[in-house]
Amino acid sequence: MKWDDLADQPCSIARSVAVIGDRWTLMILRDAFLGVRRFEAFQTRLGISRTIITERLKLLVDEGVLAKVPYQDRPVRHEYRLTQKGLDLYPVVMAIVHWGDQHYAGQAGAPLLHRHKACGCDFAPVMTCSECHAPVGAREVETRAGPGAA
Amino acid sequence: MKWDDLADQPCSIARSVAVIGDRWTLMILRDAFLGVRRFEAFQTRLGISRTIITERLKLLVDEGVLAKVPYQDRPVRHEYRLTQKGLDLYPVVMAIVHWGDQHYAGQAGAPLLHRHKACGCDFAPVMTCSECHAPVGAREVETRAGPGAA
DNA sequence: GATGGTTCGTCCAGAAACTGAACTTAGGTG
DNA sequence: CACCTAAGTTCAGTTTCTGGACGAACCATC
Repeated sequence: MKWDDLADQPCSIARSVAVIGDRWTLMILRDAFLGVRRFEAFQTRLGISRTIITERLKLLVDEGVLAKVPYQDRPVRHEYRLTQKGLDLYPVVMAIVHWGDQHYAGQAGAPLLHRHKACGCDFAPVMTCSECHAPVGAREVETRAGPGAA
Repeated sequence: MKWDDLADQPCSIARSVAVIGDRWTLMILRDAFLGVRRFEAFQTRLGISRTIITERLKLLVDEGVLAKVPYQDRPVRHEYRLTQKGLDLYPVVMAIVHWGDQHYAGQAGAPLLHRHKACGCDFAPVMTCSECHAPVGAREVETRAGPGAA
């Protein structure tokens, strides 16, 4: 299997991973959620090749995760903003952050804190069931083929 | 920045991405959550180079995400099982699945359904606040530096 | 005891991806 | 005019990934 074949698999993970499943794309998304919007800012913060920034931003724009919008004319300059589809990735990003906090935070603690504006508390993301609203763990779920299976 | 430098960043995303942020690693984890345990099974299901399977499984074992346990002697054969640290990745995997279901499922619907044993319903994962238990969206969160910041 | 099968790898040459550094474009500043 | 910014593009050299062959250790069958 090649990278490009992933998008054609009858699997939501494969199709998502085809878009976001690469080191730099995930780092770009992290920065996007932290408010970074400009090419130069992504490049400076990540310290990676401009080629890769160009390529990954283009992929994310093509997939509708980011939108490229001009913020000035003469010369025209663009910034990259998360679309709704991009914002929908927030649970993915937070789940990754939380796993890192759990298993890779030093004794100093988490590098970032997240405050839920509605209740005012620093929080951790908890995955719950959309039907009964209880927290869900890996062993409490049965997986089976759905209507979109091969 | 090089790939190996990611693990040293004061950022839980970077540290997690250093372990799981690569296409094939995420696909291996998907299969692991679906019950796949053996080298040959991973290789056959993914159809990728055996070299990569070897390398990724080794990384995941070194990181404590998978455990390599013998299931027979003469000849000794191992299988790869999710550890607790690996099971802790379930919210990450489910968040990715859900995003794929939302944005890449065809008209046929989701390729896989997930039933919550406790309530018996097929469900979607919902990210909620650990403190007030309400669902949380990207715009309802303020992020700031924590104790483990650089 | 020779042949073939299973499982879990290793090795290698060629292809693809990534890197750093220089260059381009289109304008703005002093 | 010389220098600066933002957003890329181009390119040679390096690293990583790929498919396919090969190896090791055992089992089954004839």
